[in-house]
Amino acid sequence: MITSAEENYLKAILSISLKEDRKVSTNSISREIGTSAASVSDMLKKLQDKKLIKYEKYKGVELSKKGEIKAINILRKHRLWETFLVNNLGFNWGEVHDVAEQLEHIKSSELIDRLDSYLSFPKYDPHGEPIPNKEGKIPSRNTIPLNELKVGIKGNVMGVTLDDKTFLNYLTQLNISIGTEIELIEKIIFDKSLSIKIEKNNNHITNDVAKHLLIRTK
Amino acid sequence: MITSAEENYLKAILSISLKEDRKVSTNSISREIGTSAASVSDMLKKLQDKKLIKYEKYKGVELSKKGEIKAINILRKHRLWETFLVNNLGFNWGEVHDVAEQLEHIKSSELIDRLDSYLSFPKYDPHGEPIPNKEGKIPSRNTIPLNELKVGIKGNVMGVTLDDKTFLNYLTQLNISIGTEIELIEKIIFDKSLSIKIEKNNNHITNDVAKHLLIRTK
DNA sequence: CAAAATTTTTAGATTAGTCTAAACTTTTAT
DNA sequence: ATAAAAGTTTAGACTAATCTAAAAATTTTG
Repeated sequence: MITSAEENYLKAILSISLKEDRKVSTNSISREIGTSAASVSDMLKKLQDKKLIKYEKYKGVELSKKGEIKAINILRKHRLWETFLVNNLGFNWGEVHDVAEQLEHIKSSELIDRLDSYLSFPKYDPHGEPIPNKEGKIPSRNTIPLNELKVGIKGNVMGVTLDDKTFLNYLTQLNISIGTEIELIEKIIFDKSLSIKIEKNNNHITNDVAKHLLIRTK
Repeated sequence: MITSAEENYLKAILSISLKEDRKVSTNSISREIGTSAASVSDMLKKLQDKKLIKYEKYKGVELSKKGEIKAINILRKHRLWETFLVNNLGFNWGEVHDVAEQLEHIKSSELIDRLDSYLSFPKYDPHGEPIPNKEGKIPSRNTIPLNELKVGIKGNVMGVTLDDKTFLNYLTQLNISIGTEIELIEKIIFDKSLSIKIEKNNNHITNDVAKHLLIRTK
């Protein structure tokens, strides 16, 4: 049996691997989860004993096939629950993360498959993130981060890659949600910030914000 | 912060108090939860330190006001989740207990109130058990156990007082569910078993089954 | 009412997950 | 290319929840 703590480590490793292309470091996991590097080291040993990761001391870690299946399943649960919380219970998109973090550890594959069906097999969660299907396949999105868009080009927000309350509230304040059309007006070289146009209003955002906005152009 | 284990003890104490009228014993808790009496003793000390129970060594235990509020809230969560699982996700009534046991520990009062509203503030769960409202008030039922019904009298099943898979499956087999009309034909003195009539069919059940069926007469 | 039976508590261990501090590797930079 | 910095692991300790075995208290019974 796998514990919630172990699940959190697998999820963290998956989520870091999806962002970076090298082996996952102890420190990055410790940052992601908010535990000490020492605790991460301990846990990595345990996960390796259970054959959930491939790990060599001081060399970083990657998920084994078995670990990847588990991790994707947790992601699936997290995103299905977030979808339920927003679409059915009326939470707004910045409020659901903490509750979904708890719900994702509920053990019952029947539950999650029935939930999936109840929600009509959604492909994307309320943040636009793809929801892995029952077989673990993750739908692709065909998007680029806003900061990689070319000047003068328009596109629509398909998703965000940061599930943080203050970030999402800021987006709401900027009038940005899933589907919003954004045009990139200017890139400031000095600080990489961007001038953008949203529904005829000009605005200015930092690179930190832009890189978490996924855009699909026409 | 209260842990899931602590919540389980509070729930067990509440559930035993509702059945019996004396102080709750260590052994009865150990039976209810399935841990050793030694573990119960340890936990009682901890719950007392947190002022959740009134406990005197060797004398049994009862919930404090604070503990009762917590316990009733867990019951509320459990029964609301069971309602959701059956009414919305299509589980049958014998399948939901284990999943609800996990869901009841999710921490978020907003979640449970929104769920309550989503389900249209149900008064009874799929087993006919009353669901405490947000203020902790438990609706009354006006029912008696089938084994206390008078011979020759008819009534309707309003609920069951045992959330056990094999029991519920047996009821399904007998064609008994919430609402079913039952007439008591004969009480066998020897073994307290009962002859009953369900929708024109005669049947025979033991006292052990009858005492967990709550009946409302007209 | 005292001995036996039952119930409850204490003592001492164990496991999972965490921490800090210290030791050890690897990487970076002069 | 080696010393400093950064990153990682080990050692040792702590908490929560559990266990078994033994001791203590209470209740039952002859």
